[in-house]
Amino acid sequence: MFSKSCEYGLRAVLFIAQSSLSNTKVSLVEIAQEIDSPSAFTAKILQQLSKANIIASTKGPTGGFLIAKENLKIQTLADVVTVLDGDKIYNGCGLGLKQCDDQFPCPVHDQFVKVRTELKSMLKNTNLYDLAIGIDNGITWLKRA
Amino acid sequence: MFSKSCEYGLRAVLFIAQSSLSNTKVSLVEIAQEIDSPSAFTAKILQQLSKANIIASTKGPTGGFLIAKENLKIQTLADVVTVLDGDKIYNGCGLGLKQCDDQFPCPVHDQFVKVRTELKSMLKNTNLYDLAIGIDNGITWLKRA
DNA sequence: ATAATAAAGGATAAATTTGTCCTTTATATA
DNA sequence: TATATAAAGGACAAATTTATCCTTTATTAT
Repeated sequence: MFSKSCEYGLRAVLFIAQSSLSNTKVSLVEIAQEIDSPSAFTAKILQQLSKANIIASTKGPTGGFLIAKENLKIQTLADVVTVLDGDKIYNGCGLGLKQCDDQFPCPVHDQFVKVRTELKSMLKNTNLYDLAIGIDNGITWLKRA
Repeated sequence: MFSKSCEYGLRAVLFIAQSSLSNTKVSLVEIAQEIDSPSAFTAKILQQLSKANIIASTKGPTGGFLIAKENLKIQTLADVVTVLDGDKIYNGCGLGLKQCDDQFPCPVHDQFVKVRTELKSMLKNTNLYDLAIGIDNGITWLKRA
């Protein structure tokens, strides 16, 4: 469904989000450990997310990654996915046709539009705050207990 | 969403399905041309589909690919996808966690289960016959007009 | 039987994605 | 101001996916 980069990115963002609930920055090393991802590769992903202002980063001692509280409820899964995987998953044709729209639909166009619309709205309606709360409450998990 | 192999495979199967409506075999060359795919690569994919009995192939002059009429209404998109991309898209965790189930759900587990269940049922309920008819009637397209 | 045709299969190459290593830049604190 | 810390960034390597080429096998028709 998503690329590996995107999966790592989503996990990292959620971990940062959880930590941000208590205004605590987390370092790359902590993140990679906590979400079980290769750290150097994760660093690249965090750079992208930082440039896209999904997360904030600060260098030096006491530095790390954080998501501003006021953004936690605003940012959604869709924002993260768009940065890391683009919009192909929303708009691309399920069969990979370059030209596929309502006027010249591919054989599975209608079916895919329906499913993808639902995926899109799910991602757009799921904000980081709610997910972070779920982790914090021990209802959901980023890593096996 | 799907791998390139799977996209080509789906397109190829639909083209073969359309041709099979009139019991006409099609060759690799025709297929690759009609669905705009690299032919040698498409050949590999057709081999997989043939081994999985999604399509039938015959060698030699007058040979080619065909889907038995009685199978057109039985075979679904899900059958093709499963052969080429496996079941990760149905069962894999959206965040790529190895362990993610109802007992230890990832933060987006519920949301993903819902979307993927819909995707799964869509793929399972969409048979090759209906799609082939759509192409044949000029309602849908595998290639721009 | 022979030649021609078309899929099957093996080996290999290109492209992309995933992953690592090392240096540079920014910043806090002693 | 010097040192230590942590992210940013560049160069490169491994792995996977996508793609090509060439030979072999099966089958039809001459």
